[in-house]
Amino acid sequence: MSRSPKSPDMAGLFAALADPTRLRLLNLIAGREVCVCYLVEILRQSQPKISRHLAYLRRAGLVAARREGKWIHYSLSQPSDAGATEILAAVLSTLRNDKLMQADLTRLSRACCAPSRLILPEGAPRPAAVPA
Amino acid sequence: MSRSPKSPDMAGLFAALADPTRLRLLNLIAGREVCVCYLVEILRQSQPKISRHLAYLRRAGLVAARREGKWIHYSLSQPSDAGATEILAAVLSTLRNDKLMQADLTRLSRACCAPSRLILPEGAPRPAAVPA
DNA sequence: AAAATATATTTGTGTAAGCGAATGTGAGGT
DNA sequence: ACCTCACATTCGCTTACACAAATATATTTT
Repeated sequence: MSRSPKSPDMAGLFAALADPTRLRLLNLIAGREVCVCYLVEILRQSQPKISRHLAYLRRAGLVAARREGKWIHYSLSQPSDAGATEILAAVLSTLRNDKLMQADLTRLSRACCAPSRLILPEGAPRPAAVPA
Repeated sequence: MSRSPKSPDMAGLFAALADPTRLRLLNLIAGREVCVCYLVEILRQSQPKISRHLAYLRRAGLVAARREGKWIHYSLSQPSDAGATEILAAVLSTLRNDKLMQADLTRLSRACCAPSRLILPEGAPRPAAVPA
């Protein structure tokens, strides 16, 4: 509440987008709720690293976390500013053209349909099916 | 030429956008060629600071410089990547809704039509008229 | 050639953020 | 109560960058 709502920190939004790992996370989270354990396995990066980037996105107001027992699910959270929302949509749309981003989504859908191929905990909560 | 043109550094693009001064500069430069002296006067910030941010934008491939005698004009430069182009267009469009950005453009148009109101060198090259 | 002008770069300093490694926390299972 | 599991946070370090101040460079003018 201390920030002026008049100037929606555009620069802050872009700072949040200025990291390859965070872009990959946003791409995976866009359109569905994803458990952290999937994010760690699909990006093949250390759990603390993923967690730190998720915290950054959370502070920037781009994602929200929901706890369900031991697991925590992340989903996109609509930014307060309309302009930010518009830009974010353009960004996510553009990301989908990227080979790496597509590969990430493919691995997410494989994890959904054949979890044995990933080193995941027994009974890990599955994300909703990845839309075509 | 040393960079791979295949993976268009999206994160790099956003890093270039992650600064309020650079956003103001892009907003002013978008759609017309502007001399550095106008940018310094309109943003009321030190010349080295403006120059450093312009250099950053140049390295990011977002703007291009053209020398004309003592003056240097900056203009938008189409990014190599199509996705970057699309995003940049969305960003610039969104910026135009911002009060501060609109005020900057107004001051640029005033400088164009009544240069005596700004402390500018005699005969400073004028930007093209600001489109409504 | 020397001076003045317009812009760029360097230098020094503070801060933010990236990383791996280690540690903390909160929920469930035994 | 204890342990384990899934995440989160902290620590120590390194790199990037924002800033002001100073200095350099290129162009025109005298």
